[in-house]
Amino acid sequence: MTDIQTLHGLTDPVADHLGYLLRRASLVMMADLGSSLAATELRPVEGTILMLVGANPGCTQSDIGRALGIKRANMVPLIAGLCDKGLVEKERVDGRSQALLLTGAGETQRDAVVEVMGAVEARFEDLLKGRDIGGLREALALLAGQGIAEGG
Amino acid sequence: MTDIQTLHGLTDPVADHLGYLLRRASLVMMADLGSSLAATELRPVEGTILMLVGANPGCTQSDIGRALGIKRANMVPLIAGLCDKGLVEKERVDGRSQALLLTGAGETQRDAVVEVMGAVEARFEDLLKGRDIGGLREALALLAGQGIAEGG
DNA sequence: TATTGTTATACTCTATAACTATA
DNA sequence: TATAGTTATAGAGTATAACAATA
Repeated sequence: MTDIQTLHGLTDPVADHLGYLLRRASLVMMADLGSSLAATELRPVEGTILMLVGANPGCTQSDIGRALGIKRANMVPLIAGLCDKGLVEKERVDGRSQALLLTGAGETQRDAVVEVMGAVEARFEDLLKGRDIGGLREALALLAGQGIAEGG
Repeated sequence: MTDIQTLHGLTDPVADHLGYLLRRASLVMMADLGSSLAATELRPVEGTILMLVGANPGCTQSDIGRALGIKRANMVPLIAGLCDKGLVEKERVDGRSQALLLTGAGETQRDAVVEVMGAVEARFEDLLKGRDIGGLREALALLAGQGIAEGG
């Protein structure tokens, strides 16, 4: 449990900490997803928003923010960017709320994102072949559920 | 595998993605560590540096940067901050390199960090009681090893 | 009163480029 | 040539405060 390991030639007393391993593993997967999505010219958070809007047509940007742990104020430039690209449309439903919808181009891009994300997922799952991936997913969901994770 | 779940009332098509779960779990643990370290007035990265310097007296800040995936340029203010607090000392060994050492106060703070990190670790492991934590650690290490994770 | 969208702003983290001095 | 430390700077990401319009 307190094995001291070596990293880049240094004794690394945090190498076996769950928090540290989680952070490094997460950064690796995010970096991979980021470069895998390069062809779509979308960042991971934008791809995720396309998927969420596609699965929840008519939702508001505040809904998306709550689901992804992104503050209302920070959703503004994200949604504006997707609208500028012609992937998302706003439709007033309420004097204060706007329903979000994917445009045709948005659906096409969303499909591309789904494919890329699936491929990344498959590649990493392949790496874990023979292990209990379902158990891993459950453990991660348990950890993630412990807090109100912010930061999309 | 492609279960669609619900989050804050929205259908969430990414809820079961490994990358997404990793990111959320990592943010939860980092946020917990951040607030748990509040009493030390150190951020997680600073606590980690104290542990690394303590375990590798005489290492350089570039060594630390390589171990944690932090660029040389970004190590400068980090080490300067720890020196200003009187926790770390630099000692020229070479015209261009400086050996890093913990001061007495630095060792005290390092011990406090080790205690806090151990408590956070224990709390999250407790949450996973009955699960294969060794297997989880191995899986995370395998994922983390897939890339050169940057970003300390 | 609470919520939606918005603006403005500040702070952190990360990245690159360039410089110096040393090896 | 390559490395250590440094400076300056730009780009993300995230946080708060405040406001208008609306429910």
